[in-house]
Amino acid sequence: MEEIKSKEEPQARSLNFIEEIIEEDLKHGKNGSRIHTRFPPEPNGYLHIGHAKSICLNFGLAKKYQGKTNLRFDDTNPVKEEVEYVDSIKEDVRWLGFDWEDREFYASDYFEQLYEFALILIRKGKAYVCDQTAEEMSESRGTPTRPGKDSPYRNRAIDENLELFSKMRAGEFADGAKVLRARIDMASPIMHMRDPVIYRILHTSHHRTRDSWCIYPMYDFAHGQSDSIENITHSICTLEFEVHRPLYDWLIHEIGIYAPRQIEFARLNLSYTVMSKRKLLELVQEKLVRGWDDPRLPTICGLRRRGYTPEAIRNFADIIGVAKRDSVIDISLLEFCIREDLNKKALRVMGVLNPLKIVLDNYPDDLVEEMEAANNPEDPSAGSRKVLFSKELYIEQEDFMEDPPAKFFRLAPGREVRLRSAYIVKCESFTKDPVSGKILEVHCSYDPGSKSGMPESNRKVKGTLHWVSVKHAIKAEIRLYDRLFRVENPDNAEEGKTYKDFLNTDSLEIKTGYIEPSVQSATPGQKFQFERLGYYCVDYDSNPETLVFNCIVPLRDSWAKKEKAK
RNA sequence: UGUCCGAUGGUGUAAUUGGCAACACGUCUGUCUCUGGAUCAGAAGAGUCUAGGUUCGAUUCCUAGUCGGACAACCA
Repeated sequence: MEEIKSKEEPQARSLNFIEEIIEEDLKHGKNGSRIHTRFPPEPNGYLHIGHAKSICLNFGLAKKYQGKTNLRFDDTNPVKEEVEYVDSIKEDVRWLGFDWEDREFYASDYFEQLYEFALILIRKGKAYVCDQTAEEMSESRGTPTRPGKDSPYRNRAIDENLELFSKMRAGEFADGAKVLRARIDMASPIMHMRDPVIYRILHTSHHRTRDSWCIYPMYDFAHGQSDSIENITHSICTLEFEVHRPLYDWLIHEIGIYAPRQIEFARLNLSYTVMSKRKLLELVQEKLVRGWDDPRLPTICGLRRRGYTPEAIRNFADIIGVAKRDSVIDISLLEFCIREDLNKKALRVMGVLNPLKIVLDNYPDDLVEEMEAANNPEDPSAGSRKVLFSKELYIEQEDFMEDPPAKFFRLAPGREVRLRSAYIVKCESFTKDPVSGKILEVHCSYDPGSKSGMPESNRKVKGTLHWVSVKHAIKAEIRLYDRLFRVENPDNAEEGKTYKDFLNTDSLEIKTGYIEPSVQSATPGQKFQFERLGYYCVDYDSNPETLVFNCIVPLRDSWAKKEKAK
C-alpha cells in the first residue's frame, strides 16, 4: 500500500472542532491519552464520496494523533446486507489509501455479548418483551409534540421477560410476533427514549452468522456498545445521530460499560448529485445509470472508474473541512482537486474529438516525420515520446473559423498557427459544403524551418493546436460526462416531483476520437491529459481492439468561458 | 406547538478563545507560455441572521426572537 503523504504544513493550521476536542482530551490525559477511532459502515450498499469524508476523517485523526482506526461493519440487519458490499467497502477503503491492519470487526462478532447486555437490562427491569404489533407501537409512540402511551406489556414480570426473551432466541415465535424494548420513558421529549425496540425476530440467514440467530439487535442497541467493546475513544458520526446520543448514553450507563465520546459532524453534500444510499441504489436498480461504478455517480468506485485518484479525493476531504452546520460543496471544488493532482502526474498526449481534416499542400506526399513531444511539461523526468506527423492531419473543428471574431487565436483563412510539437502552418484555403455550410477540409502550407526545436522555430504565433496524423491515428471510444442532474440540489424537489425528475438526460455522450498511436497499449485505469482538452482515463471496457476513454474532467478553458458568457 | 443542533463574502472553512474578519474554490484583471492548461502577480466581493444587553472594545459572552436542519422503521 502506498504511503500517504502528510499534507500537514509546518505552520500550524487551525484545528477543526473535533481536533480541538481531541487535543483537549489529550491534554487531560483522558483514556490514557489514547486515540482510537473507527469507520462503521453497514454493508448494504457501495461507499460514496460522503463516506470518503468520514473515512479520511477517522483514519486521518488516528494518524495525526498516533492512534488506531478500526474497520467495523455494522451488520445487524441481515435482510439488507451482503458480502458483495463487504468486499466492495474493503476494496474502496484500501484504494483510498487506508489500512485497518488486523482490526476488521463486525457487530455480528458481538451478538453473544449484546445478548448478555440485553439480559442485564431485563434483570434490572430496564427492558421488557412487548407483543404489540408494529402499527400499535407506532400509534402509541405519540409524536414529537405529544407524549406516547405505555405498552400494556411494559410491566411484565422480570422472570416472564427472561423466559420470553429466551424463547425468542430459541425460535419459538414468528417474525414480528414479539420484540424486546428498553424500558425508559414513553413521555420523553426525545423520541428515541420512548421505549425503543432493541431486539427483533428475524428468521433470516446472516451473511456471517448464518442461521445461528433468529433475533437481531437493532442498530441503536449495537452501535454504541460495539464502540464500547472496541474501546473506541472518539465515536465520530454524522449529525442525524445526535438525537440518538442520549439513548446510547443511557444504555451504556445501565449496562455499566466503558463510554466512548460521540462527536457529530455534518455529512457531505455535493451540488448536482445525490448522496443517499437509497437514491443511489434506486438509480442503479432502475438502470438509470450503468451500475454502481457508473462514472457519473459519486460512489467511490464510480469516481475510480471515472479516473479520480485517491490523492485527489483525500485532498478534497482535507480542503472541505469539517463542521456542524449543513452545507453543500460545489462540485467545482472536487474538479479542482483532480485537475491539481493530474496536472502533475498525467502524461500528455494528443487526441482529436471532432475531427477536421487539414492538408499541408507543400508537404511531401509520403513523408512521415517523428516529432519529439514532451510527456509532461510540469515534470521533465517524464521524458518525451515521438509523435508521427504527415501531410494529412486532423485538428479540432472548433479550432478553425472561416470568419473569426476578435481574439480568436486559432486557424482562419490567411492565419498562422503552431501545430503542437511540430510546424507552424498557414491556412491557404478551405472547402465547404455549399448546402450545410460545414467546413470540409482546410488547406495549409507549412514552414519547414519552424519545426519544434529548430533554431529558427521560435517565431511567435498566436495559437497552438493539437493534431493527429490521419493515417496513424487510432480510433477510440470517448465517453464524455456531464453532471447527472440538471439542478444544483436534486434532493430539494418541490411537491409532486422527485430527484429523478431532474436527471440530466444528456449526461453521457459517446463519440469516436482519433488518438495518437502512443496510447495503443494503454491499460484500464491509466490516465492521460489530452492536450488542450482534458484528463482522460482508460475505461475497464477497453480492449486491445477498441480503446475506451472516460473524460475525467475537462481542462479549464477561458476561451470557451468567454464565448459562453456572450 | 416538544427536544436537540446550527447561522461568517457566490461556495466551503478560519479568526491565536473579547482586540475593528483570514484562507481555499469560484469570479474578474494582467503576466508568461509551443496546451487560451499550468505558473506568477493582482482585484472585486462579507462587517459576521435580527434586536437588545455586558464591555473601552463582541463573529466570539448573556437574553429574546428569526430562519434552517434533525428526531415519530421491528432501517442504519
